[in-house]
Amino acid sequence: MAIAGQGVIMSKLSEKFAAGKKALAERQSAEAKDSTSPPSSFARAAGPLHGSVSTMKIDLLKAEIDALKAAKPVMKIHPSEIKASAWVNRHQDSFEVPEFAAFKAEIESAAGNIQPIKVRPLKSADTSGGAKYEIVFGHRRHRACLELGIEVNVIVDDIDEKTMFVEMDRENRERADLRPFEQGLMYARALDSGLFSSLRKLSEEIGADPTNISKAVSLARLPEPILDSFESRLDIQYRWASDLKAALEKEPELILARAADIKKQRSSGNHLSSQSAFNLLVGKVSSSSKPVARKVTVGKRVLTITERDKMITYEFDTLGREKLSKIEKFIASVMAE
DNA sequence: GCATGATCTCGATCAGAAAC
DNA sequence: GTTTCTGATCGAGATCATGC
Repeated sequence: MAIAGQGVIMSKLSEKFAAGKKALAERQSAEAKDSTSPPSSFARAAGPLHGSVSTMKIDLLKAEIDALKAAKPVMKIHPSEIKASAWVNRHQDSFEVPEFAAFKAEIESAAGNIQPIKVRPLKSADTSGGAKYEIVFGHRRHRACLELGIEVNVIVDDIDEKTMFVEMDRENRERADLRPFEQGLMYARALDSGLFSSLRKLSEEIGADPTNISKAVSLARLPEPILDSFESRLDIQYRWASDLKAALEKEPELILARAADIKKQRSSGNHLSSQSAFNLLVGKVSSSSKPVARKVTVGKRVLTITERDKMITYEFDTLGREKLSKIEKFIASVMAE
């Protein structure tokens, strides 16, 4: 393990501080020598506050140095010594997209991650797997270094669970590349584990809108067969949450049967986008094609069958609960074939 | 520049629990 | 039984990004 970075930065800041101090002293000396020369633009603007502004600038530089003294050092650690956080939000699909391959290549060409990841030391009880640290944020950078077999630049900070979660979330949202499903998974875990007593408390702590958290959690809590019906879980969008949830509450068996059918279509080589899967699940029809409808008349009863894209809708004019139940069972048995 | 879609924000509303 | 509080969700409009 090697410590790098801080020494270099400290020395550069000290140089900056010394240079700034020297430049100000030279300017003050020159202006004092030549009282006839016009004051510098800085002095003109500062007016009577000239002297105190100079002091302020030195104070700012001092503060900058103090902040750096307080900052945690950057260290190089082998990625095998670091394990993913319990709140890890990255879905496996995130590491299989071209963007991650490009990201990995970038790290490889730079011989390491320029921006350090943040980790916290593991308690002795958690180190059974050989890991000594847990990631606070920077799962993708860690994963890239792990796959490349190179050391990863880290900042170690011994913070508590809640602080870790808040920092991880803030970093993710600032980066804005986390998908709704991943976000929801992270929030759902935090709520389920009791890290936050309620959705509202969670939203207050991380400074996010409860509506969005609610939508994200709804997505993450969809049943596995529904999640499996999408091409990738990362494609699932916030605005689908309410429709999927409502459909599941209204007709759970039908939606699950549709999910099973979508999975079957995929396994037989039929390509279906995640948007199409969503439309099929909730029974939405695309406006891209015209519906084809036909009517079947039996006595006084009329059945209307409408086909649009890959969606078929059956509409009965009048039907009792008992007969409807029979039809549902029949359709389910046909779909299960 | 415009249209469209995705996401965010805000206020309103509903449901359940606790207090009176 | 009612009132109040808290938590969760809904829906409309605003904002931003992207593609044509």
